[in-house]
Amino acid sequence: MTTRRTGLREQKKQATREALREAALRLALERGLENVRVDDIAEAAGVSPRTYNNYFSSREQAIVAAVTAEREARVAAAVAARPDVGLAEAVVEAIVEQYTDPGESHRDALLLITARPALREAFVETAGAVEHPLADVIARRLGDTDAHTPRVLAASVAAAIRVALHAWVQPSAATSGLVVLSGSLPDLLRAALSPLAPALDAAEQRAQQ
Amino acid sequence: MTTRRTGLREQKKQATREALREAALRLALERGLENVRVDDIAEAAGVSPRTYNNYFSSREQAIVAAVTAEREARVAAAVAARPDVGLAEAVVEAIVEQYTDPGESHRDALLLITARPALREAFVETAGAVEHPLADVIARRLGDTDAHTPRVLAASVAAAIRVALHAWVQPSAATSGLVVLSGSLPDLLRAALSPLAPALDAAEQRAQQ
DNA sequence: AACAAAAGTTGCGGGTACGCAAGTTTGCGC
DNA sequence: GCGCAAACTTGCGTACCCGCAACTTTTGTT
Repeated sequence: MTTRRTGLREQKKQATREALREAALRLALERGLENVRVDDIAEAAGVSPRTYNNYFSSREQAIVAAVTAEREARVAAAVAARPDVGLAEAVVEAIVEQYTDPGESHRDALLLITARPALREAFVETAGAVEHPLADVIARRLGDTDAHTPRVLAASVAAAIRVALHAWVQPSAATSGLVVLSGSLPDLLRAALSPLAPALDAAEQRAQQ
Repeated sequence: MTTRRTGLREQKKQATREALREAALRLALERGLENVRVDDIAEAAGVSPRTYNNYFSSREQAIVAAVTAEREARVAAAVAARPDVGLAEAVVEAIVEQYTDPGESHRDALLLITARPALREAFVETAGAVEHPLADVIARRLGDTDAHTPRVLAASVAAAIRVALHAWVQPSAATSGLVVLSGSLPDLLRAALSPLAPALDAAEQRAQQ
């Protein structure tokens, strides 16, 4: 059901995408970012360099995708799994849940990302990927009152996540020169999302009338 | 005071930037987008190709900048000019005012932009430029209660503008090749911004206590 | 089983983007 | 005025990105 296009073809595509992600991250961790050519990643994944660009439109995308893969869909699912609380709470909790690193699996990857400005930017921009899935799930909750509202709310939530991630990966002047992941990401996310709560709840109120 | 760095140097930089914008737009209108090289724009503006990329990081940026130049600062000023109405109303009216094309000066430019996907995307992305000026002016209205709130609200407003622009430049169902600008941009902007009004006003309420 | 259409991969070619280091211009204190 | 430091420009070299057209693989139909 969730796999709309079933079949061997889609399977291979996902496998290739994952192979590229993994190869990109592994090579970047092993050699450092500037010692990894797109050609290297493609070769390690067993495809041509041209094919690499059919999957990722920049070198950084593949690396950050290894960390953020599938997160977007999980956020939407986590919102859908909270039908009994208000929209604002459902969204906030779903996001906090999914953006909180469950394990240490990617800790070194995150250190690499935070150390490199180009990767930081790409990482922060991944917040935009939640927009479409989130808009869909919000639209389902609100009903078909207005086509624009879910998109605007989802885009705003994505923007708030971007602000939080930006603050998180920023080597904060306050703490020190050392790149410590500043503050708790859950707290940053809650703080960034809280100004949007009135908008989310107001939309829900209007929809339920 | 607004011209932080005064002097001949800054003057020349702005002149170069404007020359590049104008050259890019003029050439694109004269020859069509794909018959304009970055080298051509640089030559027409009297600088080296390398210098072009010191000012704009993509070919499309220069062209859309000719239409959107300075808009961001004007939006912030227009918000500041409305201290007597609620924050939501001030923001919405300021944006509608500044995004409503005052003249026909750029009508043909907008037709070019809407016709080309790459330019459409670059144009829609210019909405992000209002974020920082808008965050500043919102922060001034709210006081220094919370550093995150103004940024989140500004980012959300920028996201809403992006949604509205996206809907505006989208070639409507009538696909005779001719792109009719679908709907009224002011109406689209009001519709996209209205879901954020509760968030803006709630932030202001909290700040005034 | 065979075939045609749809989808994906690949090499090629040309344009774009940017780090770097050398050269030039501007700002500013003396 | 003088000269130095900072800022800007430029050429070069390298890598990236993507349209295109030819080729291969998968899918669905008869």
